[in-house]
Amino acid sequence: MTVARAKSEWSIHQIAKAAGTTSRALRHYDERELLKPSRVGSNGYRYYDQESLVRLQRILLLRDLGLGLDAIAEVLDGEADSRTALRAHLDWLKAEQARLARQIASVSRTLDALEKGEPIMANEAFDGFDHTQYKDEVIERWGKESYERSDRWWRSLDDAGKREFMRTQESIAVDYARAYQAGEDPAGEVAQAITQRHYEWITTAWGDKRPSAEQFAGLGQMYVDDPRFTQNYDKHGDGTAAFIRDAMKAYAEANLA
Amino acid sequence: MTVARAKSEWSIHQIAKAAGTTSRALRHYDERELLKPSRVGSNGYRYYDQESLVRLQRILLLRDLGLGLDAIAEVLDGEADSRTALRAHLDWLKAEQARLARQIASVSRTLDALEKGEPIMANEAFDGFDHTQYKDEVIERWGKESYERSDRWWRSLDDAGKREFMRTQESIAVDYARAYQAGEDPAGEVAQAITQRHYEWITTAWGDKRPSAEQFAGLGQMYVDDPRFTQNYDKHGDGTAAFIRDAMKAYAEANLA
DNA sequence: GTAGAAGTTGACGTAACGTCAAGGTCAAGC
DNA sequence: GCTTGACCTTGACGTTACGTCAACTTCTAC
Repeated sequence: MTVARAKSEWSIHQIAKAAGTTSRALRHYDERELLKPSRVGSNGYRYYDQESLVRLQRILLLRDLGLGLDAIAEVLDGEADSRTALRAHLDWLKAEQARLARQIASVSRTLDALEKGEPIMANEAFDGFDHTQYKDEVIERWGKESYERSDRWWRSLDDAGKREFMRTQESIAVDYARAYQAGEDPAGEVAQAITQRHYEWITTAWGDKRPSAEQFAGLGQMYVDDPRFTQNYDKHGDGTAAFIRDAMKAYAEANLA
Repeated sequence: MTVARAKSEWSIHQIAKAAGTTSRALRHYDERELLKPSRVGSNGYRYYDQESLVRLQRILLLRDLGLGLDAIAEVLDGEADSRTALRAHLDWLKAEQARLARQIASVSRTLDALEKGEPIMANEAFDGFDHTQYKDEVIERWGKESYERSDRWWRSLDDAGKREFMRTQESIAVDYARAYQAGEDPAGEVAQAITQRHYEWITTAWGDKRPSAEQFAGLGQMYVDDPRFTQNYDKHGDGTAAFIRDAMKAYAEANLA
């Protein structure tokens, strides 16, 4: 015969308050089979005991760490190792934090630009281009490995990443077109600064492989030779593609030779 | 008569691909009144023009920054200033990042403890205590201002924060009980290290106001005098409350006098 | 006996689409 | 003219963890 020192059974509101949650959450856990009442009265009332309270507190601890109810159920039911689960969760948290950091940086940049009066949202439309349409040509010119490296990089991006890449491309094209229309020398400082960004952008698209002088200059020539590229750049003004080719050639000779 | 240089109209799939999204998203934006097709065929087909594409690209830009569709609609329809909206969003992003940082820290601590073999999830239950039940007493002993400061702090916490506070309290109580049962001197190094945590914890609960020597020692005496407190600490073993009182008194004399 | 507190089971709402399902429409080849 | 496949449409459910009614029953205290 044991003596009950403390309360041995609580109603749903009582246990909820004791643990710092709500009765709705308790019913939800019941429905999800995460935490069943220790006893259900003939009137349908749920009652919880000490053991329930301990389990509830564990649930809430893991919830406060950010784990989902499925993961919590696996851990508490011994189907998953808690260390493994927490490590996986930690990776997820870090990835989320990195994503937030990128968004914070983007928003900050956008705000800075707005303060300076720069119009941040383009008035012109641009279209995404499907890199797979160049597959055979890329393989022929730079080899299968090059295509696959670039393809892997592209597919590793999420949707937002792909769109950001598209916007960067558009931004570079617009800058080139402006420089061209301002009568800048393609080998001059203004144009070459754009080409610097352009080169970094291509490097990223190549999966962090830096194009050689011939490759970069050859790519520039393609902008003029291949009508699909030419159209894409000349839509900002006829002659832009040729201007870009010249700038890229100059950049290759000056920096990549 | 104008000459259409580029395509002047796209089908839903075409514009989706050009902008880097999906037809489902386009239909969603249509339903949400965020982006209506420029034309709808008699067969119900949606068609989009240049203007639509520009608007779509703006939508996706803001989406990639993390804004919700409601906020985007307000910005694009001129109902809200974009700088104001972005600044508000930036604040939100930073708050989210801080929350993630706290979770990452907690998970890391938990993992470290697990690696060391410490059981991280208590076997015993503890109950949250409702600070408002002490309202009159607190006001009588330490003044109305003290109560309100502490109350403001408590209500500023989110649910997870409140639970974390409860867990800290429990952890301190358990540590005290262990020290007491190990025969430690309440004024000794082991107990005083716990009291140090205890003091910081109380300070936090008081809204970052550091208790004076009398206040801290007086609080310790209350642990013994008030049965609600006594019970709360002696449930870990009779005599724990008195041990804590002695430790707090020693701490007050050594560090707060 | 009756009010008020507390309990119950639905069921909808949340954010932004993904993912079928069932069924028209259109262009191209035979 | 017919078939096939690609593309289009409108529902409608699923996702995450509950919050928030609504309608109704039960317990408790006066």
